[in-house]
Amino acid sequence: MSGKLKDELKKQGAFDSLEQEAALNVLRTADRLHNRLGRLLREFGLTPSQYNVLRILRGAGQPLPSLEIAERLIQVVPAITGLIDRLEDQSLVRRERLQDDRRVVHVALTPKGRKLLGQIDQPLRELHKSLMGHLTRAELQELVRLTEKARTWPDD
Amino acid sequence: MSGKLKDELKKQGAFDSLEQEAALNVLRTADRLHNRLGRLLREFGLTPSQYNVLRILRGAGQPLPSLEIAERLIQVVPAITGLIDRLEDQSLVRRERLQDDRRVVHVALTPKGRKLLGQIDQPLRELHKSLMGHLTRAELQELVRLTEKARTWPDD
DNA sequence: GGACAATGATTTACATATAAACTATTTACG
DNA sequence: CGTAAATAGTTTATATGTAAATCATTGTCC
Repeated sequence: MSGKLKDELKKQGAFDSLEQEAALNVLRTADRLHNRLGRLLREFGLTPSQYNVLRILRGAGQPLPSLEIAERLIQVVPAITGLIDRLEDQSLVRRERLQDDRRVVHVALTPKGRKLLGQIDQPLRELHKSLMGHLTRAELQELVRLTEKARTWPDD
Repeated sequence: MSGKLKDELKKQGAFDSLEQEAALNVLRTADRLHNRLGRLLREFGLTPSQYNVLRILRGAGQPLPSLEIAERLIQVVPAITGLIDRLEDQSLVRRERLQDDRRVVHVALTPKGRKLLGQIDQPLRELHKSLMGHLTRAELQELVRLTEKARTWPDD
């Protein structure tokens, strides 16, 4: 399962274009990273999305509105509600409706959530090392540059 | 929504490691590609996964067992059943249980499925062009090389 | 040749994604 | 004011993705 995409899709013939080949390679690589990440996080009772929410909250250093979190997750809005629900069930975050603007719901990281994040930091670092560590630093930097460039679309 | 990941995750501080930064960039880039791909395919009544199944079948040039399709999708097995169900509902594929080994279900592309694929080819090529076309050919080739290398893990 | 393991596929249970519609508030504006 | 537009979240409906359990069929091995 670790051959090149051309081999994995054998018998399919050449790609329509280099752009397509690059896009499919990014998609497939991400699938596998996501899969491995999910396996690690499951040991801590979290899904990748749930982890990302906690991580965003820790990074922000303060409570954030639900939609702000959704935006940083690149997710469509509706999914955020159930996500927060389950995190709240686990007492990892807390909802607070604002007094100023009662439409806004702030989501805050709880001490329990912060502690869980701390437990994940080291294993996650090791996972990323094992998944990407066989690339040189120069290659990693180039991969970062290229994916960043890929995300800056002229029409976005 | 198109800034660099460092900016998008502002206030979060530096990444734990270069490996992690690269992995997150790949994941985030794939999310956005997947999102755009989904929007295009929806116009044709397909989801990305459904499209991938049809594409795999066309590439194979012959009917394939369900598990063979699942393997090429990198997906866990159970998901394939409902996927094929919905494609069959749309008459895009056909199930055939083998005579030799009645455990095996072959999935075949129908003429209708093949025709639909043909209608998608050109718009999809244009989409990939618009998403990745601002990278040079050398950059695209390097992106392919790096993502392929990222997928060849020592322990996989 | 008959119990048992192995294989191919499906079912079940749960958590995401996505789109569309809807509710509650707040703001803008005549 | 006071009603329409805008904003923040939620609900509903459908399709995935993952894991665990199950079913049907085939293969193995005393």
